[in-house]
Amino acid sequence: MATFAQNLPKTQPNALEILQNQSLTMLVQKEIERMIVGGELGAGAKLSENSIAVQLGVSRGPVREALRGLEQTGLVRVEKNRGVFVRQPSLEEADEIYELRATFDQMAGRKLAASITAEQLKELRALIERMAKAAARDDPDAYHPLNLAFHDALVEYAGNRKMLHTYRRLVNELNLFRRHTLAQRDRLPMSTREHRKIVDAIAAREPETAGRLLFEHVMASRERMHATYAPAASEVVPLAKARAGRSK
Amino acid sequence: MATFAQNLPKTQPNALEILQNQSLTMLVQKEIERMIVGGELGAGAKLSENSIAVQLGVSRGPVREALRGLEQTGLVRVEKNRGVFVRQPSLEEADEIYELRATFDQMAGRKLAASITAEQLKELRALIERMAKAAARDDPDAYHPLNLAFHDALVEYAGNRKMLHTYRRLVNELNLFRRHTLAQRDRLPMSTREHRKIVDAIAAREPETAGRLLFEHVMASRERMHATYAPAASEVVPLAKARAGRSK
DNA sequence: GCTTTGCAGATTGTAGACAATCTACAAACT
DNA sequence: AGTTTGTAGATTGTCTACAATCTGCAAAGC
Repeated sequence: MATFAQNLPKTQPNALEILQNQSLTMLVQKEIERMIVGGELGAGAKLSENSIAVQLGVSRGPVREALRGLEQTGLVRVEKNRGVFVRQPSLEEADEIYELRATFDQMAGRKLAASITAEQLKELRALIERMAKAAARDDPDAYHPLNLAFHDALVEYAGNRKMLHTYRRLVNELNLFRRHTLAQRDRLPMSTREHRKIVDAIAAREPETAGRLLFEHVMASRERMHATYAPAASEVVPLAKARAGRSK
Repeated sequence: MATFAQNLPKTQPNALEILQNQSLTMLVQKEIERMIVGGELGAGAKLSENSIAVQLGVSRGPVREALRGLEQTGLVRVEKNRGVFVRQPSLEEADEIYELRATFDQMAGRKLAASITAEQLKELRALIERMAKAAARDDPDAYHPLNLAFHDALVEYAGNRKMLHTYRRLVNELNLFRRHTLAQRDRLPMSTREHRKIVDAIAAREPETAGRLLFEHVMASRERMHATYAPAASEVVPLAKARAGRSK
């Protein structure tokens, strides 16, 4: 009786689940999130409830609920009676997130050195090779996502789902910051060698080394961020025409 | 002109700000959160939109928005067309959270050893003394909040607001678990000595020692949780009458 | 007797309407 | 001219109404 579905053709493998689990609110939230992390909505952009509702063909209710959810994830900021805006993390905030990320990566490295499988090692090394090729082509648009995928895989393989969830949320916020300070214009980190050393330490089952290398690796990209951010600082000021009595 | 408010009587010091910043949604969300962490709503309890709306004297709209916010914070779980429930973290999840907490505390200890002020040291030591007194009285109801406050202060003093925010969210979830496995019945950790050693290491400016002690301290309470959880495991089963086709 | 089916009540999901607030621009005043 | 005040339009906050779905129980079928 519990097996009837297994005989059905797989034309729409999950249409049922979609209808059962996906409410309009969740779909709207995912769609808005996609627009933000995908860059369609720049940092500081205003999210009009009506526009979004019309654009997605729903009423304002689900849109408002979705925006409240996104507020908690840190992607948007809600100002009462004024609207919802894509957040612009400050440099200080980005610093804090980098520090947290470094700690997470360190923890992931430690755990992985004790638990990684041959299969996972292979995956990581494959990612590194693809990054090396992208670097050889001097192709940041290919390199950057691979770099994100590499670190994401590290945390995923570490096997702590709560950490993975928290980590991804932080990375999302960090991408928000990168996009707002300078649109994709950063030189290739060329950290292929560092990546190789990290994976080697993991493969050698050296938790402390792997953790330390990862921590330093992330903190180094924080420094790179500082280097590229300083010159662009002037560009940020005009956007900051905040009203007087609105400090929270 | 910007100073007119300073001459008014302070009868309602912030009534203006309340009206400007607090929407019904936020108030409702805080109220529901208070009810959950305060224990008025046990783990697994269903949150009826209508009941809450009537109880707080608002309509269902703000209540739904608040619940969507709480979903993102991990305090409740939303099942489409079925309702919203207070989450019951599994033992595995509690384990994961403890591990994350330990990492956070370690990081906080490291940072504090480099940055703590005399004032902050005094605060921490005062908390320890109050805990010692509560332990002497064998008074868990006094001890537990103080213990939470001690660790919270450590993370707060570390000076990374993002970490503090993330940390508090995790602790909230953890309290949810404690409440559901066994209501407050756990022996006093009696970790006054550990706390003293931790603060001593921080005062001595020894980052690695402080970090290590804190990590071990938190992982030790994880073990304590395991010890008290196992016997209560049978008690959990009856609540887990999950429906068949609802696995996600 | 046990399972299945159908219905009534209750609850959630969504839409639309109204009230409160903000923004921008124009008119009036010093 | 510069500042202030008033007003119209647009946007957000909240409420109410209706549709879709679920839950529980009773009746029908085997």
